Amino acid sequence: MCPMNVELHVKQKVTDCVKALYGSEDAPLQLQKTRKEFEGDVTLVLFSLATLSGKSPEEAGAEIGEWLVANVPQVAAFNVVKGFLNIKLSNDFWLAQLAQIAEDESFGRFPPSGKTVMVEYSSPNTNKPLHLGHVRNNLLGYSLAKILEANGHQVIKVNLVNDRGIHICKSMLAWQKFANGETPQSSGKKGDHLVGEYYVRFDKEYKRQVSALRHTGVAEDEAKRQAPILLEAQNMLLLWEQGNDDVFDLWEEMNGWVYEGFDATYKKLGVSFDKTYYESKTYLLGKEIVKEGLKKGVFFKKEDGAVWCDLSDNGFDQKLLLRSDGTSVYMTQDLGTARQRFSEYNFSELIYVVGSEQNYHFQVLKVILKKLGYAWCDSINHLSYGMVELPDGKMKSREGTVVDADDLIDDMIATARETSLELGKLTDMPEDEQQQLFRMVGLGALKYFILKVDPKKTMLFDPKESIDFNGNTGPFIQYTFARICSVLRKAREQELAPSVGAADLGEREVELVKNLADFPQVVAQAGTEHSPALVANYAFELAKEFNQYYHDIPILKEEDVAVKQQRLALLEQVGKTLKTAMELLGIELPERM
RNA sequence: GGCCCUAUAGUUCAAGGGAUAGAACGGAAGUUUCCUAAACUUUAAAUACAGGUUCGAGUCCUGUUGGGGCUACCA
Repeated sequence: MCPMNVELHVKQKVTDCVKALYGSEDAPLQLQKTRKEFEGDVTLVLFSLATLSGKSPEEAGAEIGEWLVANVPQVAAFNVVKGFLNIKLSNDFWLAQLAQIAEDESFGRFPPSGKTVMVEYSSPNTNKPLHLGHVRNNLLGYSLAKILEANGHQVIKVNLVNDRGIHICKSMLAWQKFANGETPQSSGKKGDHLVGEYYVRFDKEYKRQVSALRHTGVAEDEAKRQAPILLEAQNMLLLWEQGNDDVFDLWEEMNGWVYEGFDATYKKLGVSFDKTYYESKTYLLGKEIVKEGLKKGVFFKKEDGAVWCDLSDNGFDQKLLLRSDGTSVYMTQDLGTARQRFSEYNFSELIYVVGSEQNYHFQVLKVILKKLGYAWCDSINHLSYGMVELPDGKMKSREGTVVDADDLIDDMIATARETSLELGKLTDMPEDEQQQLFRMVGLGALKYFILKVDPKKTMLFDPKESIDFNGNTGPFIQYTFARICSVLRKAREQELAPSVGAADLGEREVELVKNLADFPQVVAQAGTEHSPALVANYAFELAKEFNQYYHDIPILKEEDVAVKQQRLALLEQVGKTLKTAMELLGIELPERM
């Protein structure tokens, strides 16, 4: 029997039982983990079975329980409370589970599924540095890829760089006007930060001009459209699409600065990609698709020359695909990028990790692709995650009210250093190892903080309250792991090897094995639901359970050698499982801290 | 205005239609001659409001109210 699904195993037995007792082949069975306050491991909910058997839930429960004890060797006992049959499995059963987990080198990872999935994440704009919102995106995307791999899928991680468009022109224009030739070299600033400053600078100037126009009596809407600097930016985009050399050179230079900055941030975060797409290289294909769509009559041209798609049959409005000046928009290039990917790779699912504010965009993207007749549009999925809010609302790059990714990472590492040094356990650790540890712990705290939240939900980040290192946190799990390593190190020094099977499992040990046995299901569920949070919460539960065990039960001081070795084996398996779980979140675990 | 998402302790998060709604932080009170106290133990504290479906609702449906997002020739 496979160690991975206790509930399924019991369910099979109950099915046999219901068949034997009531002659029903496919009664709907509801099984769940037994709540802590009751005696038992797996619980059968009896209400529907009561209807089926024509007996009261209590009677049916007793009957089934007796049958199971008599016919299934792994069932040790049962009790019925109200409408619930609590089934207790034998210690031998749990011991066998532990043995199988220990044997399984890749516990929690599934064999190859034959399925290939592409995950797009990060998708930055090259006009500003990464902020906390991007951090959530990057961590989710990277973790999702890891989780899908653990589910046996082949995963292609891709990035799509929004390297062209009006917003890029804005920072370019502001740089031309206000920078006096400032470069990362001349100023010592990180490239993406430098460019971001000019994006903010553009907005400042734009607002100034709009307000000046309004003072001359121009209406607000009109002023927003007519501000000279905006017109200049629009013209610059046009020149870019026409291949103007000066604009192109500036664009390449400034984007180069940004890429260098991004690479540094990605490296610090520990995320990576198998392939990077650039919108500057796919938008022409998008324009091509728009042309084809026009020919097919899927799209139409308005009097001013702009191209639209009418989606009123699908419950949406009209969608712009090409501006009246012929330049392309976000949707245009996304059409091109999607088609290119499906023509380049053979995958069965494409997951876009993109914020929920773009739900509409992705619905429309799929509908348009469908209208164009691309059958693969159905394999597009949007992992829509909630925004990260600050106490006073949304972050806005334009207004500079953002939590910068680099600053945040540096702060976390600094806090980790401070905390560690205060505790003073590292006096004999070499300096470079200490640096690694501070980085691990700081990033562990940040990553866990973000990934433990259900991706769909908006989350709040208060910069004034630094991210915790105690309680339900990454460092808590890291600390648990370090303790396990410490005990195992000492065991090795005493030449004690972990070993399963020579002793009975105590009650506390069974609890831990139960937790361990849940892990594969958690990985599977995290894969289908695209939710790293499930893995994070699982790891916390396991670590918490372990810490309680560790506090109460002596391990190295146990006198019975067989028991001691078995406890060591259990420790080892908890450590192994924590390590795998954290790997799926992109969090490293230190062997001491 | 229309469409979508959301509402759980003081705060940040959990809870596959099932039992007495779990944690963490913060608050209060404890534990270190003992394998790492970044730990452990005890304690107070919550399902926005009103209906409905169900044997059973934080969970599903309707309405109300609050919060957020989208509805751009921004991405």
